[in-house]
Amino acid sequence: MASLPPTLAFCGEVDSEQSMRSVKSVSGRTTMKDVADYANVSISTVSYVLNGNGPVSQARKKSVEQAIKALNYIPNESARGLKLQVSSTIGLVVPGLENQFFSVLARGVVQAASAKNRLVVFCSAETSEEAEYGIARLLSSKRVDGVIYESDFQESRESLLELQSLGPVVLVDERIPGIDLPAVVADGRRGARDIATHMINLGHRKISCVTGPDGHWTAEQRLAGYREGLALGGVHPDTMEVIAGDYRMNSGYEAAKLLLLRPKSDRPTVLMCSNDLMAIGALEFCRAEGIVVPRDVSITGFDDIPIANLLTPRLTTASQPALDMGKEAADLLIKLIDGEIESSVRSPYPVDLVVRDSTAEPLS
Amino acid sequence: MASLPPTLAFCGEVDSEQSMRSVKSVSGRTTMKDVADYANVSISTVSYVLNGNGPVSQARKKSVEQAIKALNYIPNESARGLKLQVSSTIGLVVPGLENQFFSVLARGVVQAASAKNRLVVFCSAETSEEAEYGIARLLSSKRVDGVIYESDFQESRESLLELQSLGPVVLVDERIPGIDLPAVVADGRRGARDIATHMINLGHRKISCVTGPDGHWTAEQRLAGYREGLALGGVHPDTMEVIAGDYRMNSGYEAAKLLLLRPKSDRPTVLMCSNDLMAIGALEFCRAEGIVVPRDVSITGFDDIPIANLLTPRLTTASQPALDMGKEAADLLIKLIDGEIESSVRSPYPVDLVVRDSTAEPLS
DNA sequence: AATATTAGCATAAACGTTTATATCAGGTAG
DNA sequence: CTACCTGATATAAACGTTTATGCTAATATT
Repeated sequence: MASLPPTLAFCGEVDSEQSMRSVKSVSGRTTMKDVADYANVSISTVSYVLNGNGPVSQARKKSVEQAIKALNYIPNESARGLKLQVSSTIGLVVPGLENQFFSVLARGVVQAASAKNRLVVFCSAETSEEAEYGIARLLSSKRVDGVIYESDFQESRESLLELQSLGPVVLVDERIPGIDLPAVVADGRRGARDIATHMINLGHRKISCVTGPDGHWTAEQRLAGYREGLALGGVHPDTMEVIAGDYRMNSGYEAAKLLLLRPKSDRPTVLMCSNDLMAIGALEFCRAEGIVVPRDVSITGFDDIPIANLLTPRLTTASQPALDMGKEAADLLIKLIDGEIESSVRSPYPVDLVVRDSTAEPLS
Repeated sequence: MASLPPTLAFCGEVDSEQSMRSVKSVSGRTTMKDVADYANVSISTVSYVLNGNGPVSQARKKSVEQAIKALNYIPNESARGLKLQVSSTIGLVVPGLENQFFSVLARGVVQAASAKNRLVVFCSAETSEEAEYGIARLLSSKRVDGVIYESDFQESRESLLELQSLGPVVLVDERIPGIDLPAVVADGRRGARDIATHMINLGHRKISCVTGPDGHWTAEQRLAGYREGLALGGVHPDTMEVIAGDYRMNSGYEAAKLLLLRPKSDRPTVLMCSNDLMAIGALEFCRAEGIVVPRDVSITGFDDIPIANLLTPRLTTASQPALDMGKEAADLLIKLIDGEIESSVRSPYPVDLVVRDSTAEPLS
């Protein structure tokens, strides 16, 4: 009997009622029990061949594999997750997909995650508190094994540390001063410095900038970079007019309105925006007012999102490798989850100055 | 003893070792058992108050609620999912987030899903087979309760029907001829017709168009709409030159190259692209070749993605309500999952003609 | 007053995995 | 020939829920 081919043995045993019950589980989907019955082995053997651990002879292994294929068996992840206390899923929390920087980043995360058989769940966090509470729920309910977090808000270090205790969290494009949370960042300071330097080299002296949200790490980095660039070029940083923005298109528009609706002698000759979205807003204002860029004013962005190269004029900006950053964040998080590494502060990605058509020498 | 306040009774029982064991489960996270012990009730009572079914007195209910708050209890979704055979998660399968139409759609899906306490997992499907296999895995492994599917490929009706048997699938911006699968679509035919009519009214007679992928439903709808518009305007549809595109930017670029690098007399005076991305490609070609839009040629798109209104010239197009379509798709899918409705073919969303600056009367 | 009904709660059996432990051949060593 | 391994397989206990089923006491019915 034991030496019979599994299929025959199986067929020999069935009566119509039993076959109904043994072939399909209650849920209607094929289960490990079905596979075990089909292959005439125990349920544990099936598990062993699936996971490749445990001792199992070649003959059994083959017949189990056949059974899996024949019954089209796919493991139930809820059961697996319950037993193993994992979900094979990671969370991605971003302020919104509106900014192309995030969609590109998201693509990187999804790519890297699926390469390691992980799913990605999306959360858009409109407010900081919402995000924190949401992440906590996600992690506590075991729906995700860890999360990748990027926000436009300033974080309280306490809450982030608390989140950290629930499960791995990696920050993207952000860092909490004084705490070495795992983070994937780019060298925004350097990128901003290069932009400022380039402006100085073009001959600009009346320079202004629009910052990101108050207290946000990248915003501060970029501002520091602008100032550094000016200082290196022999222009005192304090002569730079600084407008507070919030990384959204409209704040760029408003900043431009504030700066450019003045008598010509008071106007800056360049407007450095801390991200591309705000630069687009500024560009829109100029278009509406008939201000010609770069003849009347130079405008720069930051991020180099895909649109930047489709505008007229094409935007001068600093390119952050969003796709790679997304991939790295996912890889890092998964390693953290798997316990392969402890924590880690990655060295910043380089940021490249991309000179296009929205900048030129000032009219003298 | 039974009348003691729960907290006291609990404190009275503990010795240091027991308290360690009873307060936290093996996994380290608070479980229903902990809550039950804390409130001095059985585990089922906790479940009853959580789900609001089952008979439980006000007093017990209150103390359970206190316990939940005090211990910061969050249900384990894997266990719940295993028992209930659900995941409270839906899948969203799109060709990629590169096209802003999809990111906006995605936002709609996420919004509607979280309003109903569902998570959204993202899959980008590069190929049709990949997508189908992926969806099957997702559904079979109980990782998602249903999926929203949009692809740039032609689907085989067999595979989609098979997927349908695994769990609810709703199609977006797509439909399988002859089968009434649940789908959320827009009236692309009408939108295209309106575009063509507008072109005719401007005086154009030498009209060409760039289609979407071969066999794709929306692509065929839009083509049919263009032809209808021409016919209504008294221009024979067969005089329209049709170039096969694939909805990606580059194919718009190539189509423009093909059509516009001819002696002036052979050139069409308008290029209707079946989506905005291809129109952007065509615009880029014109920019590279010094062809002025709309003076030398009119160009139209389809979708009205956010970028369309930031280009120079701003793109004339037909607006599809991506956000609403995403929301509706999610709502529809969730109703399907909950068994509230059987299946349903939604009436198409209206599509509005948006006239901007990329179209004008032809030079006579 | 005896019985039927019910509200309020606890018990226990599932859901589909993983894995430590038990079992049981067959072979090897003493 | 017994004792002891060892490799291959099965058994059973968990993981944290939900919910059908019992059970008990109090109330209602005859």
